Amino acid sequence: MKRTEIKHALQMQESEIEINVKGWVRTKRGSKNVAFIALNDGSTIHNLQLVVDLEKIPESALANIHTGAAISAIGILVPSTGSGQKVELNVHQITLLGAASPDEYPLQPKKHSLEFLREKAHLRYRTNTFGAIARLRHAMTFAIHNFFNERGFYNIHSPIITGSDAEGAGEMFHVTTLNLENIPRTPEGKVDFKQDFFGKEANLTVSGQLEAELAALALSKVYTFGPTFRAENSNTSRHLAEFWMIEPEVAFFDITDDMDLAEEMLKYLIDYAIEQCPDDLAFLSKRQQDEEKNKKAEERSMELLEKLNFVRTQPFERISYTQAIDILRNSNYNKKGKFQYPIEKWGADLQSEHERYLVEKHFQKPVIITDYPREIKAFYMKQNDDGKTVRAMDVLFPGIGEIIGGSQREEEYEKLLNRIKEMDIPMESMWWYLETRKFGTVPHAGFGLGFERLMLFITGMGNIRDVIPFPRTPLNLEF
RNA sequence: UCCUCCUUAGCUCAGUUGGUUAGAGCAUCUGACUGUUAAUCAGAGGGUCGUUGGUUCAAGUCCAACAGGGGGAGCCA
Repeated sequence: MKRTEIKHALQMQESEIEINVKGWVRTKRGSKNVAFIALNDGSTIHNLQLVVDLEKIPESALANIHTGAAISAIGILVPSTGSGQKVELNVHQITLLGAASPDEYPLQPKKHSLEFLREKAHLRYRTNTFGAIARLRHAMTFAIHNFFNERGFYNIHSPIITGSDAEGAGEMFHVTTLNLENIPRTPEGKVDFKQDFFGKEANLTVSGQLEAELAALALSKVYTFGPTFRAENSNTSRHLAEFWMIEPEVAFFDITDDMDLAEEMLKYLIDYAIEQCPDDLAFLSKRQQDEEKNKKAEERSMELLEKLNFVRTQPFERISYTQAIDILRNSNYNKKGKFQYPIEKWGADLQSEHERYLVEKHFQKPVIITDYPREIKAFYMKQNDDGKTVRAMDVLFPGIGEIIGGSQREEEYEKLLNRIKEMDIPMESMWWYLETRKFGTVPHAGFGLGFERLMLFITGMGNIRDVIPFPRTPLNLEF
């Protein structure tokens, strides 16, 4: 008999029909005459209640059915006589597919800490929280492709392995087939990469941006959506060594077009989550509200759906770095010395506490900061005429901080070349990037959206290790 | 990498100024229960108190190192 997914079973209008469901047992409750099994198959956060009449099915058939076991059940779908659900399955045949020893199966029908579940990452998909996150992660992936496809963007597969070591976004992981026990050396004593697989030094990419720019300068509107790798020793709830990034790149776009695109995309994605995943969001909202009860009143954040709706409907505030510095310098926080790093002079990078003040206290909505000092930004950003700033833009979100970083790119060959020299970036590996500025260069812009940071915002989770199935962080590679 | 906190039963935690045999709730097992909703009720089993070393008549409790984890900072997405 063909399997019916629980998501569909729960939505069926006709009653009194025979169906076969398969899934994993969440709880089993028994009394003398009847046993109840809550079954979940991942198709939805909701369980189907199986009702087992112990006069028809011997209790011995249920003996090895415990929390975590996989079963198949055939029965008649009927309106429920209990109050917790609309329909339930009157089971007349039940088969154990895979047992889960109650002595060893670590997940119990109770609340577990996220820290505990990180150590059981191979099983945590089976919890309501991680099931909901997995479904939302899929929905957001799909929505991103949808968003760009609807607007005529082409998806570009930028390479994972790169020969460029100057993408300017952080420390890189080496890729090599050299024998690490016996590394070949040049006469000068350096590693002889000529003997390596590619005949030169290779790394995992930190960004698909440079390749996306090449594509944009031919196809006009492109985006990448792939894994990126950073070997930074970052130990925070907002950083991963392996994370997914969305990087649109558009020819003939200036910085304002770029900001418009970023804002439209983020709002589209929030819309999509609210429309397509109401049950999972409702669960995560309730989860978050339970967590909030343990916090002090002033640390509590907005309810998840309220927060999503709020961000969806508010225009993002757009200010320049210079305006941001003025606001911060004149803020009561600064005057009362509440900042750990007081605002002193123009030119310093904004600290997390400053970004949080602007987003969460001053404007109380997402903020886009533009035109940062050139000294604190990457080499490829378009230089403004003032000689001090570049056309960069960062989108800051409440509770997350920087969710998007982008810029209009420097399209003038001489200016880009000078900047590369100023910043001591090795030019040999960048010749192909520079050539795009020699042949038919045009103004263009793009940005990078951290997919897991988006997931933090959408799910209301607090730690980035919980919105990716198998997080890669320093000293952590168990799964 | 820096600062800070934590590590006691399968899980979440309590454990007094260092002092007999280390506790609770949930989970598990056994029994009871005519339909439960993370069922309920009764009983049982379950611990080298993260590891190593030190102080002390005496260490879960004090000190040190190491390991693992949380929160914050930097780097950024």
